Amino acid sequence: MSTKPTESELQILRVLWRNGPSNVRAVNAELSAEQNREIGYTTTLKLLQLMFEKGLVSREKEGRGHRYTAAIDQTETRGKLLDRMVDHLFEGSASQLVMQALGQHEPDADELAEIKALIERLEREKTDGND
Amino acid sequence: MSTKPTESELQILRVLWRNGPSNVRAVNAELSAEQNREIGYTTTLKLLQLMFEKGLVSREKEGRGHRYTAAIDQTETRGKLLDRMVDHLFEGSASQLVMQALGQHEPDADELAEIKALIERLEREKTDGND
DNA sequence: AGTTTTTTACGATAAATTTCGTAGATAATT
DNA sequence: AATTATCTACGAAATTTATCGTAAAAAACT
Repeated sequence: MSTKPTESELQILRVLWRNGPSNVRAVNAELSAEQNREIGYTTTLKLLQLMFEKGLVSREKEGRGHRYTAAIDQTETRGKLLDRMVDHLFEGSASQLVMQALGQHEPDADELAEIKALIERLEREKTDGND
Repeated sequence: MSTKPTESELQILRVLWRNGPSNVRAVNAELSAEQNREIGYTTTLKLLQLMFEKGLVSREKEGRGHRYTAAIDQTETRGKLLDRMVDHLFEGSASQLVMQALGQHEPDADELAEIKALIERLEREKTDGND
C-alpha cells in the first residue's frame, strides 16, 4: 500500500499525471525527452510492468498494447513525500520547511497573496477554536 | 561537489548535525536507536569512510579512533533537496509546495505569525522594486 | 498466407547502495 | 610483555534499482 515509489517510478508517474493515460511508447518518448537521452523502449516497458504489479498504475487494453494510468493520487503522493521530508530533513518542523522554501524560491505577487490568504484563514480557525 | 547524499548518508548527516562531531560508536548507536534495529558497527564505519572520501564529512584523530564532523551545511543541503522536490514533484511551483505543506501540517500560532511576517517582507520588497 | 512491424513477457546483466566479516593495527589492562 | 578490547581498512556478499536483449505473440500490410 504505502510502497514509496523509486526515483524512476516517480518520473513515470509525473508523465502520467501530466499527460493522462498513455501507452508505453508515449511514456518512453517523454522520459527520453525529459532526460535528453534515449531510454530503451523495454526499459520503460519493464518499469511499467513492475509498477503495475505494485499497484502504482492500472492498465487496460488499447489496440495492440496497453494504456497505462496512474493509480495513486498526485496530491496524496506529494503529501507523503512532503511528510517524509519534514521528518527526515527538517526534524519535524513543517514551518521551517515553508520558511526556507519561501526564502529561496520567491513566489510572485499573486502567489504570495494566495499563501497569505491561506495563513490568515488558518489563523482565524485557530482563534475561533474552529479546529 | 554536488554529490547528492544517499538515504543512508543523509541519516548519518542528520545525526552529525543534531549531535555535533561524533565517533563511529556514537553514530552507530543513534542510527540503531532511530531505526529500532541493530546496525552492524562496521556498517556505520564503512559508510563514514565512504562519506569521508566523498567529502561529505571530515574527521580528526580522537583517542583510539576518529571523530567525524559533517562537512556540508545543513541549510544548504535542505535547500538543494527542496529544489529537487519542487522540480520533480511540484512541477517547479514552490508556492504549491508551500500551500500543501501548510495545509497538512498546520503550524501553531507563533509559527504562522513568523511565516506571515516573512511573506509581508517579501511583498514589500516586491512593490519597492527592492530586488 | 507470408512478411514485416509492434508489443509483451521474461530473464539476465549492470549499476548503485547497503551490509557485514575478517585481518591487522593500536591502545588499554593486567 | 602478554592479553584483551577497540578500532580501522578492505574486500566481498547481499539488496535494491535500472537497463536492456531476446523470443514469442498479436496485429497490420502486402
